[in-house]
Amino acid sequence: MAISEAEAVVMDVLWRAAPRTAEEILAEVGPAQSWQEGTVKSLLNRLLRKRAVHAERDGRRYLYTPLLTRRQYVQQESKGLLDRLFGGRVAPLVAHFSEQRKLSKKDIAELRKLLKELDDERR
Amino acid sequence: MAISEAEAVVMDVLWRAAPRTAEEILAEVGPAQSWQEGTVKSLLNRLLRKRAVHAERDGRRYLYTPLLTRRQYVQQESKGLLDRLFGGRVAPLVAHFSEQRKLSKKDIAELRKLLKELDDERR
DNA sequence: CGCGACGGTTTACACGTGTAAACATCAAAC
DNA sequence: GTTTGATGTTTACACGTGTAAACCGTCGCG
Repeated sequence: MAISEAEAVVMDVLWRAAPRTAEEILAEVGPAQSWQEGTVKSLLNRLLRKRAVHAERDGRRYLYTPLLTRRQYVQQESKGLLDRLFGGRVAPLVAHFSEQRKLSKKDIAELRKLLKELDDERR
Repeated sequence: MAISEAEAVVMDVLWRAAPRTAEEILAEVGPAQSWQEGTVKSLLNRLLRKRAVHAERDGRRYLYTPLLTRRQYVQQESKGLLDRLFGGRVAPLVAHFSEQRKLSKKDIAELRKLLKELDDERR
């Protein structure tokens, strides 16, 4: 089953560094989200049930490691949106942002670079 | 409040052509989704409550028109994903698809064209 | 040896969602 | 005018989600 948005916040912590204890996760994410301890614990349990993280015993506590990779998650999420809204094609999505003037100078520069690389690769 | 995925399917019908009656919507979307009549009616009601569509009486039935535009919806959805996954920037998203080899020839051609247009605009 | 703290597990609860059946209304047909 | 069929409105119900409190086992301390 897909992981929810709140669950993804926890995954994010683990993607930045793992393994981590529940306490560490709470420390990193609690303040920003104003989450209580119980919330993080629930989310971790749901992630365990969904096999998105693995827990390894370490004395009295567990060390949590992501099983689902960030890459996989990003892939699922963005493919979902792309298919639903842009017929699965990337260019229309970029066009949309372009029309909305949501392409920064930096974006444009990077896109140019990217296309150039693709060009180079091809030969 | 944000509209859900099933609700978006109904909106899609209205975005293709409006106004429409509930019956027409069902006819267009029912088979593909295997939705019953009641399902479409519920979704329409929720969309009304969310003020995403407007209903105008036409004799014994209603004609439904979208209030939320497709543009607005696409904007919300894609901005959400972009912010959550790519720090709000477009280039990393495209890079992601590029790495996953999810850029079609056509995508690349269109992106090139798009960038060229941006270039022309600027001068 | 009993107790408290610490960490994990279970239970809770309101709200949205997908999916639809039940119900109400009213015009048309008999 | 009563029945019926078409439409819309209300209610239903299971499941996921956000958010947490309650509960439980065990290790260390007094």
